[in-house]
Amino acid sequence: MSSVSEPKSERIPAAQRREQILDAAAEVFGERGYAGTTTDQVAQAAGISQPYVVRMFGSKENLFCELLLRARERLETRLRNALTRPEVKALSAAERKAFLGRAYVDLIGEGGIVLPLMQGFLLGHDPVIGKYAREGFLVIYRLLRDEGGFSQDEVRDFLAGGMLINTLLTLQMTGLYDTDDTARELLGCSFGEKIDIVLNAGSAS
Amino acid sequence: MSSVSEPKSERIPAAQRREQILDAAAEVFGERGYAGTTTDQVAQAAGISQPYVVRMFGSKENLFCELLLRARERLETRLRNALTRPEVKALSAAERKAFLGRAYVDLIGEGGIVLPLMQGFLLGHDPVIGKYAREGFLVIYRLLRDEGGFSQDEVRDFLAGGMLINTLLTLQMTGLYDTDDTARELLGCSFGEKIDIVLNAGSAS
DNA sequence: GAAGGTGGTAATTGGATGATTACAAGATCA
DNA sequence: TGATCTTGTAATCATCCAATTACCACCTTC
Repeated sequence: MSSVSEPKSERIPAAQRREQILDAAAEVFGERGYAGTTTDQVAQAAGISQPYVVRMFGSKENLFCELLLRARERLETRLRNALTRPEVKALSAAERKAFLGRAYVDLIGEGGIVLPLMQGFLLGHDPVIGKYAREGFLVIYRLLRDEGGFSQDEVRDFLAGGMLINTLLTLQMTGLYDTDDTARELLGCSFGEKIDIVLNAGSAS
Repeated sequence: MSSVSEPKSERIPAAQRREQILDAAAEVFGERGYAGTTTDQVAQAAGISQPYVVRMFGSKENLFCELLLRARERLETRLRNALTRPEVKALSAAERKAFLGRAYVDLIGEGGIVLPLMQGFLLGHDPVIGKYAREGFLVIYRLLRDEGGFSQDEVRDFLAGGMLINTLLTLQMTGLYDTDDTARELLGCSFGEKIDIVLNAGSAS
């Protein structure tokens, strides 16, 4: 019951296979990080052979960069879509922030976007990926500030909440929800009413 | 001008050498992450040979766990010290939060504590380190809630701000402060008046 | 002054891993 | 039908890396 299609290796158009690989890469990189993931793990998750992954993307580094790009674009369009809804524009800044937060958790529930981004944020030291990741972060910041009608501090607070959420996810704190009172309390006040989305996402994969 | 003592390999008591290795490990692991760091890089940063690092700590994994433990303890005592100062107890919750935030940035300036912790937070998938990291996170949460006199939401907001700061550091966003307007704005409103501490820390190492 | 404990390294090893090469099976089209 | 392009794999390579082994140099203490 993996979210990354069948393990059967049929003959499939390259463009489609490419998306499969990116989906698989999002899952594995998102969980284990860039350095902690092997191209073979990605290949197995995608149901194909390791050399095909490398040949399709040229290198592991390039695969990760394309993954980051795709994830950032999806986050971008999702935030932009949420901000341009007519009923949202009428809300106060605080209400818009809360609305965006719920949209963000929804996006997390779909998987494959937020965790790879977060893993990229830890690679500032890498000359290639670091540059990519910094640029992506700043793109999101500017999007919220300029198209969201938020002040600097409001954007900062929104991003801060997002980083806490990301951290709790990469920590896999959700796995303690049923057994640890403190974890349940922290998760509850971090994810709010949308807590079920992230709990189910953990058990589904 | 490294912060990790001389590269000369003299004969030094094991306990002292151990601290040197932990200091070096904090720097390298903090920058490159767990999987992205080799024991040889730690050894070179500490000015000794790779086998000595492994023999002193048994394994790379155990070295990282001890590093996490030390970092968490230092953060814990620092927060506790800040909270128990008599003039702090008289402040409002919002003022105490701001005060703690400044203490946190001061701690960052000293190096070797916050970045390794953050790297640990990305290792939730690891059966050994993940457990360590989750426990450490919850210890800090309870400390703030119970000894800091904060509500759940206040602790959440404080942690969120901390995670944003950590992310900006691991992204090495500070390197763009002089050349990128957006980065300068974001860093300015995230670190506040203490921005110089983190900018200097970046150029000193 | 040897005997043992402590602090250290050189050399090596076994496994993992990203990448390359060579090849094969199916599709497309003349 | 056969030439060629596309989709894919098996086998292999070169490198890296954590860990082990075997050793050396100092210090203490009897």
